[in-house]
Amino acid sequence: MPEKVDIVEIARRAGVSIATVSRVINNAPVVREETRRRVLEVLKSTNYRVNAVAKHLRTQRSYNIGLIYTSVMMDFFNTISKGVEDVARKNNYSVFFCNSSDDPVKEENYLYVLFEKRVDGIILAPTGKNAEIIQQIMGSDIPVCIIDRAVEGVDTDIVLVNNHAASKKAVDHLIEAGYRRIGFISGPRDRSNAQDRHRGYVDALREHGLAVNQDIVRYGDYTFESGYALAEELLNGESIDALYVANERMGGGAVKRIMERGITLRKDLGFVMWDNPFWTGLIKPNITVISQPVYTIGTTAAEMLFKRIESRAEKEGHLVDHPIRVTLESDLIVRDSA
Amino acid sequence: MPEKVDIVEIARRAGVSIATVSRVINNAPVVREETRRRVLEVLKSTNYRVNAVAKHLRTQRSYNIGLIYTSVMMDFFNTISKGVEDVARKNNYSVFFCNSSDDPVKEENYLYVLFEKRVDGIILAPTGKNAEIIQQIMGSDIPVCIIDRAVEGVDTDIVLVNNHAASKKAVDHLIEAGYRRIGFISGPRDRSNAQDRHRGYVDALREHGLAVNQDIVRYGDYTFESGYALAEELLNGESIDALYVANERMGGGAVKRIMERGITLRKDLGFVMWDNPFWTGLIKPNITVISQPVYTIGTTAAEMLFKRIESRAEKEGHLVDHPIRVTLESDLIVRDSA
DNA sequence: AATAAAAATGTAAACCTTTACAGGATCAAA
DNA sequence: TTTGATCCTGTAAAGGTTTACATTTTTATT
Repeated sequence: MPEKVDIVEIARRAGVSIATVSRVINNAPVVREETRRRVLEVLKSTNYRVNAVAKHLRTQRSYNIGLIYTSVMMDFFNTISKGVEDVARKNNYSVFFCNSSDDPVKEENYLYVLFEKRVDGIILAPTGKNAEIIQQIMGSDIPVCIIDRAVEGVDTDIVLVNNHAASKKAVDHLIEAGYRRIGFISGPRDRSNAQDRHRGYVDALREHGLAVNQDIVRYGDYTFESGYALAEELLNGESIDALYVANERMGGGAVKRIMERGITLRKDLGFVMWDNPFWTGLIKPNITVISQPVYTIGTTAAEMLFKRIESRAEKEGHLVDHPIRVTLESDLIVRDSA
Repeated sequence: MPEKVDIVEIARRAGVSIATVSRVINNAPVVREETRRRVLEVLKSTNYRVNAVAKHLRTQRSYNIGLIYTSVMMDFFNTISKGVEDVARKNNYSVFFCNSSDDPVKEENYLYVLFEKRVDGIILAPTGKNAEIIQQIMGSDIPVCIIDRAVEGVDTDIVLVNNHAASKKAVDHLIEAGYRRIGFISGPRDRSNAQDRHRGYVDALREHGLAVNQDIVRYGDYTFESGYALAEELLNGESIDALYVANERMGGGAVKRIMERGITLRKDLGFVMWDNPFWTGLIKPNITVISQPVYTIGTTAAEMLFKRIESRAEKEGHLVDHPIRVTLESDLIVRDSA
């Protein structure tokens, strides 16, 4: 019953050659109106759908891209992927979603899989560890666009966020609001974006003539649990009068612990965190945050990628252009917690 | 520089035929140790990676599946897709993520795209409108597994949640806690899961001898905005002493409005909502929710799908088995809002 | 009606694999 | 030394398209 129809079956039924069928499918202009009609009829009646795999093999274009991200920061990447998918769809592309869980081995694995599937391009939120493979892939003419954080040794299109400036702004704000002993829950030491945010923290303090005290900074791993645990540590240690947290998950953990201890935000403890998850506008007091243009990161990366793909398709001086680095602005949204 | 190596190039360099190369790649046991070594060496040195597209065309197996979902309920589906991806990865599969935005046209579109790309299977959170196409796809021997809500006219594997029972349980709980005028923000009228939850609400009231009052039920579209607006309506109308909301987004909107109006949950207004997003455990009071086994929905669906794919691959009596319907349990998590 | 030009169609190769089948070595036994 | 049997390896077809090029048909021109 599931009669497989391919292009030769269509040709047979319409009494033409497969070349002609292919031409009407891709509506090449040369074919006679009468013939076109006949073929179209058969196509309709058989519910024919092109085999994209064969087409891909022949044309060397898959209309697929890959997106590798790390699920540690779910909300963040979910919004990014929405952005990516929206512009992919506009370009008639499908996207493979690959969750590296921030694990370099998984990342490597996915990079190879995507290469084997001969995607037309890759958007990558890198762990930072697979420079050679990335280069190798770019070497076989598959464009790669990196997001969120740089990877040493790879020079390609990248979209980042002004981590340093926004971070400094946030801490400036805390200081100007009168807080002096500002605890900091930072991201992992080896992450470029975490480093930038850390520098922002330090520079703000310095600029206001405040000492930076390593006893009140902690390094988490961007998870809820680490936020919870490190907030506890900080709250137990030398008294801090404000807390600044480098991402949403850790922010959630910290807030949880703070509330459990009956601490009132702003009054007892100034509070600012990165990212702008839904709940920060829901709890009392509403939380002051640094909001990243998440959706835009996704669309921007995708658009850059498709530009590369197109220019490659047109075979015009591809590879000659310099990589483009886009830095998007993150905003401090001042609410009630500081 | 990006020297393309294919199987014939490998064969040439190793001084063997392409068949032999293919054999060592897929480690067929027949090839002599000495030959295998020689070929492996060349493979290593050239960084050869199989062209999965050609392979797919030849073997008729893509190692790709598609997941179509609706982004209206982001957190919900993001967790599901995590589940799907995790088991896909275990089976060496990649997954196309397709966001239908709950739009039947987009859904149709994606169904066709996935079919054209000849995925080995599809997991679908349906809009409910494309029965014929789904059947057509199943007719061409591509297994489809449906999640979250049924679609009329399609009989295939499906994983659902006990919407009716869990809904009833939640309303039972409100009644037993002493609330009598329980407002309800329902999902869309034409959605099977929304209907089931609605029936649960009605049945709970009936069973306790309470009248169901249409004036205090509203039908939203699962978005934050509709939750916000409908909560406002309900709060302005005849006084309700509790509110029951059918999903997380609308729940968020409702809570937002409730807090803005300075209403205290539990004391002034009992509150229960579906889903268990992060923030419900963060705000004061913690919110009583019905938690769906979201991750498990994803893994279950994927496992069912792969079972179908495998049995199809083995060509043994496929299609004969009856569709399987799995119903997962949702739990009422009693916290402080009711 | 013949011819040239233009338009439409067809043939076959190519994209890169896997695999059925055939063929060539090697080895043991007679 | 021949004969099978066993083990490896190679040849070629197939999977479903697109497309360069060749060929046929149509149209225009005289």
